[in-house]
Amino acid sequence: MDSKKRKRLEAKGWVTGDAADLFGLTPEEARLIDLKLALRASIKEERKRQGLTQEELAKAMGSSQSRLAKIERGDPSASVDLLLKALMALGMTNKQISKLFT
Amino acid sequence: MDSKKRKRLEAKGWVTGDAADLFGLTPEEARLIDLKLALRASIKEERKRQGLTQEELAKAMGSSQSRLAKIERGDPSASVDLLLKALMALGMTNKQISKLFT
DNA sequence: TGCAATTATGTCCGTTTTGCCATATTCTAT
DNA sequence: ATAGAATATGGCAAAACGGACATAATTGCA
Repeated sequence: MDSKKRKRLEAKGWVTGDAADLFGLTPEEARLIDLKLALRASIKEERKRQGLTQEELAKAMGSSQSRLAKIERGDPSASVDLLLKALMALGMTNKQISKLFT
Repeated sequence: MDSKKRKRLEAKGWVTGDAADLFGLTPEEARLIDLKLALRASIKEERKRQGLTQEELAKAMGSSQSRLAKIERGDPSASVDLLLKALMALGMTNKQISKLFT
């Protein structure tokens, strides 16, 4: 039921942009997308900062390299749950994570 | 692959308790559960504070009364994504939501 | 107490998510 | 330039998720 909207998003290439300028989204959906953008950016950033490979982090969070690559690349099929697992596996505290929301 | 753990959780009745004392969970999984507990508590609380019925909030967030009942009751089949949608539909700001993480 | 409104439970089933494998592409250092 | 490491992409089967419906249980109030 979201797939139509998702298709539109992919067509628009939201993976690399900001969600605020897209149409056809409820405010909640737009906010959720923005949030995901922030989370995945932090994942990539923090992983590199720690000098980890995708494979290492993937194992630490119980996922796979290819999945993590997709996350960092902005594949829309990535739940907030999964993004949070990644951040937690990176050792981020709840406090640090909460900052990504604001 | 998570289902075994989930079954264990349900058997343990984590819906009403705190996740910290459960076994068989990675720290990340435990943290995620605690987080969900906090989010759903806020949903219930804020909904009532606004004097909304489950049906009204459900409609506002594009879901159904039964699904929302499950969310508030702590049904494990509720993603963070959905919980966030509920909070957003309740008009909570990112700042307010972020506080629920700490 | 009885009735209406609200909330809870169970189930179904289409959709989405996800781990995983194979493979391609890009990056790094020599 | 080339090998080896790291990352990206495509696809698939299995699992998780979510809206919807029916119905039960609970709550609130006259």
